Amino acid sequence: MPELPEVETVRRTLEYALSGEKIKDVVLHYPKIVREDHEGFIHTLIGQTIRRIERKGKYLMFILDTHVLIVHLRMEGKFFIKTNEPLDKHEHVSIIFESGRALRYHDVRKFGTMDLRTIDNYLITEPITLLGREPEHVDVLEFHQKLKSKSIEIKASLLDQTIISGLGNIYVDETLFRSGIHPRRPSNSITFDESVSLIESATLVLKKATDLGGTTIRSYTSSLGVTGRFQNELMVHMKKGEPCPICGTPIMKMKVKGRGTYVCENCQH
DNA sequence: CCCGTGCCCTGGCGGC
DNA sequence: TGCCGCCAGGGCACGG
Repeated sequence: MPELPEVETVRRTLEYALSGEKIKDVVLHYPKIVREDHEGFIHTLIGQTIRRIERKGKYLMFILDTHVLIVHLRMEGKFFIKTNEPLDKHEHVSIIFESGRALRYHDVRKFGTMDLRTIDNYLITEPITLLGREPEHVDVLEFHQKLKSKSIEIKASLLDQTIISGLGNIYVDETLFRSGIHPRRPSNSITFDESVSLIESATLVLKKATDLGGTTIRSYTSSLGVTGRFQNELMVHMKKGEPCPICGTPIMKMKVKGRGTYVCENCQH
């Protein structure tokens, strides 16, 4: 499940590989991925050149001449660059360039989305306006104020992209463990000092993971076969029954907000 | 507004 | 081996 580090890895790879490519054609093999008028989407993209690729939270933003293609990979979305290879059954969108190469969007679960905005409004319209700051840019006072106004579990708040953006299920578990905070704690019970700790932990976890090219577990691999290495650094996520790296207590697995959640019941309160 | 629930989707897995 | 049912989950729609 691509979170900020995986999306950033994809962004860097694709920007290096695709900057300057001019779009010759677009084919929607499974049109529902595109949350726009399909004909207009295709017509607008054709003839435009990829200038650069930006990222905000877990969204990729392909900056073109007049428009911006906004992509969310959700659970299993990934990109491949191919030329004449036959279409894979899970490739749902093909963006074909004048060079003959094509960017193929591959998504087994079909949860990913594509939106189109103009260069002038992509940062001041949804979905980007719904995003809170990323951990390294969070104003801790503001963050703590938001937590104080919420009764939902702290894990749910950390997964809420309007409160803080970039974290998903893996990195939230790692963040909470490093701060010694139980995922079930009500958000409004989190102290200011704990808010500071959470932001520090989240920032550190995302930075380390980004430096290692993200996390590769289950079916997720980065585009172009790039493989992350942060899975070797995980302390609790996917570690059910294994000893806590701090105290040795077996890691427990539970459900929080409907998500598989890993916790050391001895270290996290 | 706030919060919880169900939905989207399919490969993989456990049970028989 | 085959089939059934369930699970995984980010964001969003919807209802209380």
